[in-house]
Amino acid sequence: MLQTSIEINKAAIILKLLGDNTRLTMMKLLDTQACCVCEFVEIFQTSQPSISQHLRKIKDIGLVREERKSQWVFYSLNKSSEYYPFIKSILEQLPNQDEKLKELDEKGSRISCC
Amino acid sequence: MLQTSIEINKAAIILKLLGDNTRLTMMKLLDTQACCVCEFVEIFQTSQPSISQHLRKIKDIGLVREERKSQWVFYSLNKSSEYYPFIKSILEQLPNQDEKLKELDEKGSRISCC
DNA sequence: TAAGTATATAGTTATTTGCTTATATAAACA
DNA sequence: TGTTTATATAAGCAAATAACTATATACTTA
Repeated sequence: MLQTSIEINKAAIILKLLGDNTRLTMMKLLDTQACCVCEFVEIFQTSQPSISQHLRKIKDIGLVREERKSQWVFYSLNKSSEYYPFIKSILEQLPNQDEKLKELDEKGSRISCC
Repeated sequence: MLQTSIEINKAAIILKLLGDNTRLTMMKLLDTQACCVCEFVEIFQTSQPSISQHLRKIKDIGLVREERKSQWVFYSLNKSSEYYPFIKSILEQLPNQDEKLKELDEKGSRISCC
């Protein structure tokens, strides 16, 4: 079967974006479910602007999309992106990160915002 | 079939290394055949130290290995690396870069060193 | 052994990156 | 409308990156 290939310099740009622990973990989490900014802030124990900046980078090249739901902004994988198959094939090989969300559930932090 | 997964922070390190146009193209070329430093210098039209430094980075985490053949050092993909399946699955999705080597052949530059 | 060729390493520098703090914007609600 | 909550943006800074030049090392060959 013919595999669609991605231009090599585009691939490099995407791999560089994925080549960051925070962004890669975000993408893996989003592969399972949409998340809002405040959840990421909890999970990564970092500042809210830092999270927003990471999200902006992956949004700018279309890997994720945002959807505002009242005061919260939810991010999800953009499955219509031309790069989605490429991304997906990488994420598939990573271990599930959902225990990070479970911890939030247990702490009650998740319910607080989402 | 159970897919072996790669630790997420290790994956991030590898993706960052691949997230550079020069290194990614190198890896794709090496996926086809071993290359020596001087070929890369020709192909990328950059300085020899720059090429050596890129090669060192991907060698340091074991993605490639080097083999000296008289005065030349040939690099090849390290198929024994624990990360090789991950790498391979990414490289498979990239367009073949061998025309870059063909150009060298045509210019005669390839024969000059290898 | 001296000279030439191929590669590696060291040191320097400009650019990029990711974080921080401060501030702006948007929505919810009293 | 004023306050609170969630998020985005701007500005500043330290660390990482990738290039360069100069130099060291390794091998070949005259």
